[in-house]
Amino acid sequence: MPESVVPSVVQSAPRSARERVRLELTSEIKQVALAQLASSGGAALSLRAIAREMGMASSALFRYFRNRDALLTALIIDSYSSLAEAAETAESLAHEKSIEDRWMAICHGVRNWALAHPHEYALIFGSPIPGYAAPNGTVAPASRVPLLLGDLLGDLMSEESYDSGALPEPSSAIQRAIAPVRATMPKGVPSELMVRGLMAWTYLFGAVSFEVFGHRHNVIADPEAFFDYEVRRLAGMVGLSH
Amino acid sequence: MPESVVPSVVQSAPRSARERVRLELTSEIKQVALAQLASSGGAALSLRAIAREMGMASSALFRYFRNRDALLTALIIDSYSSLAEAAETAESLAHEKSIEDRWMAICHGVRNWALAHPHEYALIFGSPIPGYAAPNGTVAPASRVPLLLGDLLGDLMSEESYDSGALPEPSSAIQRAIAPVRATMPKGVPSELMVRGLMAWTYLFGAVSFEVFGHRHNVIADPEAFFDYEVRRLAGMVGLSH
DNA sequence: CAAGGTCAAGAGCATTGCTCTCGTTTGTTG
DNA sequence: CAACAAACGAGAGCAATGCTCTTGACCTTG
Repeated sequence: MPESVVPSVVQSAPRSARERVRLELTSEIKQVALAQLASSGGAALSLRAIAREMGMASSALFRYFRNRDALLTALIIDSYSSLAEAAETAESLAHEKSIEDRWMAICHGVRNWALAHPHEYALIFGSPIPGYAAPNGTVAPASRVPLLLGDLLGDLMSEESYDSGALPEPSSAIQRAIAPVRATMPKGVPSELMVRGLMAWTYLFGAVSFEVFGHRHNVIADPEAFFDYEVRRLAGMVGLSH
Repeated sequence: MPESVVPSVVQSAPRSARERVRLELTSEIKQVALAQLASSGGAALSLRAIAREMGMASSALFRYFRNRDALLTALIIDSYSSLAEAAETAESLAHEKSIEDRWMAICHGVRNWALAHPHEYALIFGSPIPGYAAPNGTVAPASRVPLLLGDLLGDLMSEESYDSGALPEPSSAIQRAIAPVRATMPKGVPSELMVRGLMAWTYLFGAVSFEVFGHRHNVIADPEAFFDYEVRRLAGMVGLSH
């Protein structure tokens, strides 16, 4: 059994002082790695530089992370969680408002987090790192933002004004195509609503990625204003508003 | 004056035999680099490995590309051009059909190219390479696909059924926000149409990136069918169909 | 034919991820 | 409390990387 990449959630309190300092060092390594990630970028993450900054031998790092990939995995999981937390607290602040307002809150929450942590965003939504396969541990934290959107759809369904019969369901081929994601979402959401959620999520990701990756430079002068506008229009297109 | 990163378009014919073999070698290097990019990924591009495969000393490569970055720039430009060519020929095959069909042709053209060249796609639309700033030479080839969409909008405008007065123009703040991109597009396109084009482009990029970067794994069972569906629905939302 | 520019090759530098070994520290057990 | 095993940090070392500099060959031009 290799040393755990992410501190096992099962263990509650560190029993020995050794485990305590181990956890502390592990998280300090990740912290330094994040700082270095922010300055030099993801692909240039250097274990030796991290060790140098921490004043320890580079070989000692391998006691905490079996691999460079293991460190990356830990950072990826942390990034997913950080993004999800940002989106969730943004939504919770608007939780009593309309569904459209909650959608807008989520969008701005995601965008603000991405702009504040561009390299972490690139780590999870940018080019896949060659030779790196995401382990299973990443899928749960990665699903939290989509699940947040799923909740929105559920609440939309339970509104009085909502009439499920009015929605023409997509073809059975499309229903089969979205079967996998449906299995991970709250039950009973009609396919048509599912498709709208997928499209909203796809657009949100596209817009944020465009901006974070610099493809709106010299294209859009006021990115925040335009983002607010486009994402609100999308809510209308996709049926998230009134 | 550094050696040109991309063979200057101005020079028409190589004067000496030396220049001929130089151009040949330059393109052979790019070809080998592309092959290696496809197998090992972008960040792992190794000049020494390229030289090894070509049977020459690694130091000799620096006569042709000043830098690893210079090689990357050349590859990026080639990738943009390759993608644009794919999109343009796909559109040209549907050029006599309806605007919606042309939109669909472009979308599938972009998607097919991206799936066939995932690493080149990642090179141009994935995480920006740290410390690498895209030189000005990349913006022209990068604009060809958006320009293709701009042509679509222009043709949509000139259709008989089109009534520009029916479109409520966005606020002046939004009009100011999209001023930069408007400067690069055919004149006379109303802001409302411009916004729709931007949103269509954003969505197309989001959907293709999601799929190429693996975020639709275990989410959508039949990516091609769903892509066709989502992108056709988007055409309806954005007013590209009839 | 000879001068000057262009080229490939080789050695070398600093850097990287990673392994192995060594002596020390720490926690547990008899 | 003593002894032992596990965990730990440091250092040397390996194969690889991007890149520079120098050294001879080669070719083109005057």
